[in-house]
Amino acid sequence: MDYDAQEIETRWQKAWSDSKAFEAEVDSTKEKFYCLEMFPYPSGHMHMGHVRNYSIGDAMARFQRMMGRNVLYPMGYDSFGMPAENAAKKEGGHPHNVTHRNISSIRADQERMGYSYDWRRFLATSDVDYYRWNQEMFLTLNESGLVERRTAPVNWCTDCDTVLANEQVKNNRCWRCGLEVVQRDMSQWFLRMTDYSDELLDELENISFPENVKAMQRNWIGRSHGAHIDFKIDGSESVVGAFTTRPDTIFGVTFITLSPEHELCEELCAGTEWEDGWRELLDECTRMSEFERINMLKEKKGVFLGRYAVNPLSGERVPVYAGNFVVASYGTGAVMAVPGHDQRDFDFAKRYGLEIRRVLVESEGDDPEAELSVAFDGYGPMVNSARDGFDGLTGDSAKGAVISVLEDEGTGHGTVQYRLKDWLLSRQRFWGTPIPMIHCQKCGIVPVPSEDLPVELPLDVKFTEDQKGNPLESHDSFVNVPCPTCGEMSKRETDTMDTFYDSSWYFMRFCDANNDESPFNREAVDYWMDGGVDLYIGGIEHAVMHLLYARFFTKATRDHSMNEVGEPFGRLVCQGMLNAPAPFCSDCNTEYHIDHFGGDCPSCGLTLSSRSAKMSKSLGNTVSPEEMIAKYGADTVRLFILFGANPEAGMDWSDSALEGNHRQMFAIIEAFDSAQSMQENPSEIDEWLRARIRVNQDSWRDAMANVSLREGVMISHFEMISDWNWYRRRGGSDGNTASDFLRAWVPMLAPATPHIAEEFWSQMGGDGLLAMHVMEESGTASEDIQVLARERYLRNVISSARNLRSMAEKHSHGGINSVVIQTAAKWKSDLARESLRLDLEGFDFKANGQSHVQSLPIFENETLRGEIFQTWMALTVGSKKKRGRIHTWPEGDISLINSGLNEAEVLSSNAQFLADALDVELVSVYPVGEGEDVAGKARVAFPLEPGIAFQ
RNA sequence: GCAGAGGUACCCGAGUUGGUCAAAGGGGCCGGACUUAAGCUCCGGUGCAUAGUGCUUCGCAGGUUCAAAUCCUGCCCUCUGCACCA
Repeated sequence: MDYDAQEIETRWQKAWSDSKAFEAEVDSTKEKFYCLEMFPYPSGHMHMGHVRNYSIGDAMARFQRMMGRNVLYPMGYDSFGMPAENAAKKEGGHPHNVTHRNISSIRADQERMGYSYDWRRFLATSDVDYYRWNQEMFLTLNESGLVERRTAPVNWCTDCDTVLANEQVKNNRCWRCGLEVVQRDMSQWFLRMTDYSDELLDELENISFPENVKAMQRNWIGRSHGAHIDFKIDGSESVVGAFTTRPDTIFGVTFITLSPEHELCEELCAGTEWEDGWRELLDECTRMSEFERINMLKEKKGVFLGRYAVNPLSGERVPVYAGNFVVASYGTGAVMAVPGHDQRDFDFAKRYGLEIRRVLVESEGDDPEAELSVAFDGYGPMVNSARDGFDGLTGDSAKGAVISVLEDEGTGHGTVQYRLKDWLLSRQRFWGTPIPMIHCQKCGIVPVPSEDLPVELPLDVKFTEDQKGNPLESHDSFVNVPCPTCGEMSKRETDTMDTFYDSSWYFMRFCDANNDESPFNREAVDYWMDGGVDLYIGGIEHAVMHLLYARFFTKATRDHSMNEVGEPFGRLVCQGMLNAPAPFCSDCNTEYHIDHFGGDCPSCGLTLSSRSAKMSKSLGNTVSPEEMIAKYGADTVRLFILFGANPEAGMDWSDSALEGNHRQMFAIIEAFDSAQSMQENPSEIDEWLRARIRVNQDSWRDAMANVSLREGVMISHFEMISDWNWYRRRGGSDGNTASDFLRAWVPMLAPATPHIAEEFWSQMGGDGLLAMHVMEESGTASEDIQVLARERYLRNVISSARNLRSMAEKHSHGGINSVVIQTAAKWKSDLARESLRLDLEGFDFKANGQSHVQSLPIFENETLRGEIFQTWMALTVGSKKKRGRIHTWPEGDISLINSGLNEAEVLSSNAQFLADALDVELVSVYPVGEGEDVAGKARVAFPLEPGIAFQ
């Protein structure tokens, strides 16, 4: 068969589409499988990362269809967002047009790869028939009390001209453009995600996310249990509330530290000699970006504020400081400082000569007065407590005791603190879902009534390069609207929603994508989303953002009775990175653009070596999918991607490996052609091949079901072929067997290389389209084990003979032309069977083995005694490094021995094959004793390990 | 510093309920068959030793065991995330 990948692939893609092969409907009689890839942003062309993502998903979707599942496998685009807006500015167009141009382009790329999406469910979030539901759901959230408008310090990115959510700021930089963000006070829309903090955290225990993703979410939510403790300011009505996770150290408090921004600072020191010092510190802190501040913080600085606070439990007066290491936004912005048991406080106290007091010892009986050279921040019994009843208490009971006294006396309480903040939803940008709210002078902020939705983005907006801000603000007919309540002319909200909002529920919209009456029908969502999306595949970069928002959203809609399920994603697979070689300087530990290959390091001049690095535009080490498809075809690219590494593992791009996989395609075709051309000609090896088919298919199903795609592909695209080749080498050429082989094998090819598989299926006259075919159970035959073991026995003999042959060559003078194989004497096989039988009965070989063998009739033969004993030991006990054979023989070998396999017969009937394999003219086989003992090999002969001598 | 994942032969990468593990598979390399030749395809080899059960090897060092890539302890290194979060 000629292989024209381009022709074959496009032909079958059309056939699948024409026959609606991938269209899925709710069918409660069938088990469903919802396969989903993380929502792509349509950035023009598909890159290799996409190819990897979708090739994994498509293989799984196709596999599950063949397993008889009702598979939902949709595709759509997360098409709101800044790149389109910026592109529109550049070309003087509208983001709507840019977006749709990009969508057709990436969709064409995906279609060319042959992905089996149900395209009827296609959606783009920037289309009004999607985002109107964003608005509808916003009103719903508003009703549930989850929407809040408030003034808060927010992260502002000047380059993107908008605020950012906490999750979207990394190292004080914008996640999209990398520019440093600044703090601003602004009135903004928030979603009260913190209402779900506990559930978001606790449910992590029950979902099968990868550990690193769970860890990141746990970190992000950052729940800590502790106490809120009020410290009165001496000689004032003011109170400093401090959060601590270590109430058990309360008696060790020797000062209080406020963040310089804390509102009490000014009040405490205003007009005193201490005011200047505080202002200086405050200036220094606000001048620095948060990022700098963290870096500078190796140096702890603080100023005394001139006042004292009172420890509510001991009544002790302690000085109040402002310190640069206290974060204003966490807890209350005030810390009770316990230098004896917190390293930061310890360092601070050392620097400013403050008291360091020990109130915990490491273990019972330690000296309570022992000097501390570093803070002891572990748990241990309380000592030196200023009040009775606390000394000796440890850990949780110590904390509990302190908290209960605080609560009794009204000076504090147990509390929980989260790092998670509410989701800042509004963006000051055009290309997003308009927030359906109206600002009325009289009525305040009024939601747009549901019947007035959608609030549409105007299409008559001109975008230009030098434009600043949000063009909605100056769009007259958009902004100026009557108030829905009083009818007065009012201003429409011009902020749009964060695009993460769009992707927080799209997986539910896919279940019912064309619904024009509601976001989705509950029945459809409950069917497809039962247990969550069955397989969700995407990158680790969304571990905190998208995956947290979507979880929150699903819980919120659940609580609004829109769906049953509370966790959107069942199994989550984060695909590994795609790497490619880049020039690398080991001295500078830096990678450079591929233009530097073969040159010297631009900064130190050393010769550059090469190292694999994440594919990126900046390094230029990307590979274009289009080019690869044009050169090798989609099937080869898919095969390479899936076989190169398991989905979660990182993977290195390699041109030679890709070529290797392309060659494998030819090997596959060659195997198919040879199988197609066979006539009826049964032989013994047929049953071996059938057994191999069953075994391979079993492990293939297991591997695939478990998303171990590399392992699955290894079986389907490599092992099946090796077996087929072995079959042919062993003289197999039966048309019926070949046709059974193809019926089993060709479907296995479909998940990774669907086009060639479909082509085979049609050539072999398979029923209908392979894409819609459901595989039968492969079943196993009870005699498979023995059939396979017998063949393996032959292969083992060949392989040990080969090893010996090279050595034999060195010892022989006239060259080698024959081999003598002596199989084990009958008494050895008898002994083997005897030992296996005893083992089954639980016989204690160590205690009774020796006496047992001595009691056997065969033992009376004195000349054999030594060998009998050796054989017995080899069978039952083994040596120091090797256990007895009865413990190491695989099931199949045991069954061969028990069945009384006639080894000599098996080998002689394959004498010609052995002669060819060992490259000799003559093979003679006989059991020990029935012929000459050549080279003394009789003694070596063991059951299943005959003695072999070359001549 | 905290947390998560890792370190396997030239490279990638399986294997971690201890024994069937000198360790699958692929790439690369070497050799052979086919071929006018290249390509494709097929076969074999790829730690050392050796007419067979031997030696050394799975980050380093110890330990448990009749037996360790696999279990335990300590250490080193790499990647990822979080970070003076009280």
